[in-house]
Amino acid sequence: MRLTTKGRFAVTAMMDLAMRHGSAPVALAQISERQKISLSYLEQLFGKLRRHALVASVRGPGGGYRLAKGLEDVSVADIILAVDEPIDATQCGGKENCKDQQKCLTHDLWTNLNNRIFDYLESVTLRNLVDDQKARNTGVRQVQDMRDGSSRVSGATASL
Amino acid sequence: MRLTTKGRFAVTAMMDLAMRHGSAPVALAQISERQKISLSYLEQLFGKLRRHALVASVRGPGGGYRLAKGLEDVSVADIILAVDEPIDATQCGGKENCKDQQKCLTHDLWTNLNNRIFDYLESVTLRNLVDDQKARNTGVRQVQDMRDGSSRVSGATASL
DNA sequence: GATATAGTTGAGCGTAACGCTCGGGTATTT
DNA sequence: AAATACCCGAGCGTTACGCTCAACTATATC
Repeated sequence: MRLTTKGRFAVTAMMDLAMRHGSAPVALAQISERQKISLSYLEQLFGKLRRHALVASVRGPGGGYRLAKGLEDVSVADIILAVDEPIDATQCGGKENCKDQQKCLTHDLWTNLNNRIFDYLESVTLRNLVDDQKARNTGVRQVQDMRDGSSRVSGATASL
Repeated sequence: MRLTTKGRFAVTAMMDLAMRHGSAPVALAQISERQKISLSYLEQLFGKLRRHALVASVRGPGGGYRLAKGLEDVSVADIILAVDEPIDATQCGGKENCKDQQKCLTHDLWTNLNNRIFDYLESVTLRNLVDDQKARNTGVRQVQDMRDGSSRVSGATASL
């Protein structure tokens, strides 16, 4: 799993879309202006999102994009995997030259950690993000994490 | 938080070190050979790890590196932050031009998600990884996640 | 002290990906 | 027909990665 601003842009744009779910299709130009993302760049990202069936397009005047699934059915992992080409992480692609324990150490270590991170990102859906955002906008402080109770919200992780 | 092979290499090398904790210092040349990482590249990585007080060096013949802290006191997040320069993720660095709700949407969204990912990576220590690895080597299947019970270990996430 | 070991540092380099622009398309609506 | 807005591919500057090379310094052993 690769974590970069590319995926962030995609998630941000999907959030923009998610908060207008049910309304008329949203034009990329609007998202571009609201989220300050280059229109041409958005077109590239949404091309990938569309090919991964995360969004559906409506052509012509009044057209735009809308979510192809429900808020609960789109996870952050889905979005990131759609726009970010995955990297193999284990230098021995498949099972090739993975004999001694040391190489398998690297192998298992990363597939395991990858799965953990992936599981986490998959557990966060657009619904979660939208709910969090709405709660924040109304000033109400809600439970942020559905899984555990850890909540170091600010402080040392400022410039993360 | 940035997730790239650079951080992976660093964690892999730290794992190699962790599994020899308590023994004599480990030379980078050994790690290079075992983990198939370029020696010069390792030198760069360990320079950063040393400056972040994650490892200590012993010079001269018989020298090498050893962990500067206990296995429980080094998290994956520590390692990645040491070698990977953090990126700010929010295009409006601090609190500048963050007036309307839309921009703060982007802002809050990512600081929040970043914190979540960071919390997770910080919760995984070298101790966890070493224990997992030992359990795997002895063929015993142990509980992998200390927090929740999710355990999709293999399958669709192969080429993550 | 000479020599070998092994950490320490800095400069640089090819490649690839990012983030983005440009210029054209094509479908749909009015 | 004209306007809207999705679609698509080529390309481009910059940056970071992953790595090499070349030196230097500190320690240990003989």
